[in-house]
Amino acid sequence: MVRYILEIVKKVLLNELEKAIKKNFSVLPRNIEISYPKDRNLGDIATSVAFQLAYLEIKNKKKAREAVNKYAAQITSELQLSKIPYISELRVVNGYINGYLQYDRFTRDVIKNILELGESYGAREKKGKKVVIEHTSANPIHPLHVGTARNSILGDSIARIYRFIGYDIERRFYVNDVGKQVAYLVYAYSKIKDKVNISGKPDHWFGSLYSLANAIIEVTKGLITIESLKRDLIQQILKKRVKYEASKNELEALLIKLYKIERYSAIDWIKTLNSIINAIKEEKAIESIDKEIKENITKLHEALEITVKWLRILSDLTLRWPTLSKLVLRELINENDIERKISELMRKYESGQDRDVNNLFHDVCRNVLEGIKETLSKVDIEFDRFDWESELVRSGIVSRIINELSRRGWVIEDENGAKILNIKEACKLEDIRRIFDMKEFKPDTLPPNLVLIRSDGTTLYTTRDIAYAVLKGSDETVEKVFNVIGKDQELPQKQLKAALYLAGYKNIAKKITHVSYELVILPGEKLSARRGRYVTFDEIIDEAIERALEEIRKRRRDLSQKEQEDIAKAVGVGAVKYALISVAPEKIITFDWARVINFEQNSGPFLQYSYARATSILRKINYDLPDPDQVRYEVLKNDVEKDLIFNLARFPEIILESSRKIRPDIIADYANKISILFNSFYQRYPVLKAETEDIRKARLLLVEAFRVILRNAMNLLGIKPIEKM
RNA sequence: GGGCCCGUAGCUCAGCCUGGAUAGAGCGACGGCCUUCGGAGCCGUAGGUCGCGGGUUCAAAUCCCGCCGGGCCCGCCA
Repeated sequence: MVRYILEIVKKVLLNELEKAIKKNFSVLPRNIEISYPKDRNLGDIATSVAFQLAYLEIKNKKKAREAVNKYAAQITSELQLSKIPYISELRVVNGYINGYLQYDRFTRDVIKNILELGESYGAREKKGKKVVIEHTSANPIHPLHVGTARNSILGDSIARIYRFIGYDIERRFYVNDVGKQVAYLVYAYSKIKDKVNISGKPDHWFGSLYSLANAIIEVTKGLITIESLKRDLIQQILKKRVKYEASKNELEALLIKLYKIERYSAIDWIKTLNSIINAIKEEKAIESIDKEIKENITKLHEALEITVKWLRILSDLTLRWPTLSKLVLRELINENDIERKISELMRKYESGQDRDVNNLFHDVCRNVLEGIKETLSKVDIEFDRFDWESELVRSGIVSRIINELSRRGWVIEDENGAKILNIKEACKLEDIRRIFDMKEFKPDTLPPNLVLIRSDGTTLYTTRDIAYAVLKGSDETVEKVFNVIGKDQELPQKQLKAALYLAGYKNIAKKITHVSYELVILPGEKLSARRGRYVTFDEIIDEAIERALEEIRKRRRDLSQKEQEDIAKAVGVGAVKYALISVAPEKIITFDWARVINFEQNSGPFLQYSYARATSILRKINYDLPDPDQVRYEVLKNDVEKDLIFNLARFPEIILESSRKIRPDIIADYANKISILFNSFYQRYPVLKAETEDIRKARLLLVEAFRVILRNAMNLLGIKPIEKM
């Protein structure tokens, strides 16, 4: 077991405190707190145990308060300083017991420890256990955007952290090639593929096609609904012979107009539909109108509004991609029965029987996936495997689990033949309630049931994900499975866990953690690939690199073009990664360019800059460092130096905290903090031209120790340490 | 209607899990620092009823309850 110095200090101090208290007092406070005072003058390490003890021992509060100092002193006098390593003095202040580090020895051992262990400083021993991290898993129908980017960066960093603390890791990308959304795209592509070439980056091209297809299909669906509602309404109006002749006629006239809509012009659609909406609004205001008619008018009104919304989106998209949209509109707009055809397509692909359909789906998804991989490689994010959903379905695991659930009586069938997991009933079990954070069975607040199989026999995303969970977690060496998925999918993730329990995979369910993060939103509206409303990850990376390049050109004319570009790449990517990872996952990020291309303090480039500065000192001496055994560490006695050393010593516990909480932002925050300290040190104290040779040697080693720690921290964040910038 | 999350300085956020000393950063504002190793930097000033109200406690930004404001989810989409 690797032990780090600060951890030893804390552990021994805790033991000694307990011993001292047991010896003198009848009670032992639980959870004795060891903290680090904010003010260095108050000491390096502290405990408030005397407060706890006094109030436990003395009933009278006032007397207890008065006794705190006495208790603290009593405990302190009982502690044997010689037994606590690195602590040179204990003082009682305001009831606290404050310990002062013996900085010469502490510094020596910390620095030697860091230099010796190097890149494994802060790491833990191999556990021989595996952690599976599923992240990104973006639908293979559009490019990665700023939202999925947060997922990728977070997931990748978590993988790095868990590898660092001794786990074998397996990073998995779930390729969602089954499902309605993919079918939409494939359907659209099948209609136009002979008439067009894929141009540009394939994920971008297909992403555009997907948004267009989706909008057209939504509009078509809306129009069909409107048609039928309209027919009903006209009949009703005629049958009831409403007395408001004028308005009736006006309404009819408007409704009839629908038949005459110029089908290729979105603008006309919007105009006409808007005028109908307005007319209907007026109709609604007429009180004496028949109730049934009123209801139908309301329905029509809603359908119209939704359709108009999609039309607006479609018209926006048309402006963005005029050529492609012309083609797609022509091919798709006259199709009827689209829903049925898409359903058919899905069914065929799930079964895997139809070769042409298989090829079509594969063709589309592989293309998009290539684009996604290219984006990810720009930011150094890799996967160990890509799991195709279609293969999962065809492997039979999905149906096996459903059979298992049925056999155990958890599946009910509705009137249309859909198969539904009876979660409400299952909530009578305590295990299931625990998943949904329910203390007791309350019939009115039960979580919703989960449809496992559609009435047409196809599966749903969550159903397939249940099977995937079994695949990820069944290996005995797998200790944890992290699903890095947005907060908006909290419910399906819980349902999935419940399904695993109910199907008899309790042990797998226990391994699964939903690593939840909040979404990235654009100022104004939520990102949506379906609506074509997104900023692509590629755009962001390219822009950030561009900006970094401008900065470098201003500052480093001495470097070659190639060097400048390499640095710009690292800096731009570092800026983007830091921006998306430095915020706690449960916080919504509002996308804004200033955040992403921040090169000042509290940014990726600031870490890189600090690293480069430290490196440039050592470069000047050809990295020829003094022998750590021949250095007098006690000369590092300035506050900033001590602060830096102390914080470097904290690195291992920071890593543990970050991994326990699954929060890389803690490491980002830490890296920023030690960089601030280093820059402060750098500004104030010369290293190469230090006052004496002893100081010079000691500072050189401090700089190197800082580099090791910062490099380790940056590697965990996936931000490249660079030696020049 | 039910469930989850967020609310801390003008803005963006740490700190809350595990209660403890004058609540911390960055950006922005204002004022300084280039004859010393890289100014993407450093030093300083101003700026806070920790959303509101109760409760628990010697002690509450932190724990509990209620409310207010914002977001998300409750689909035979993913």
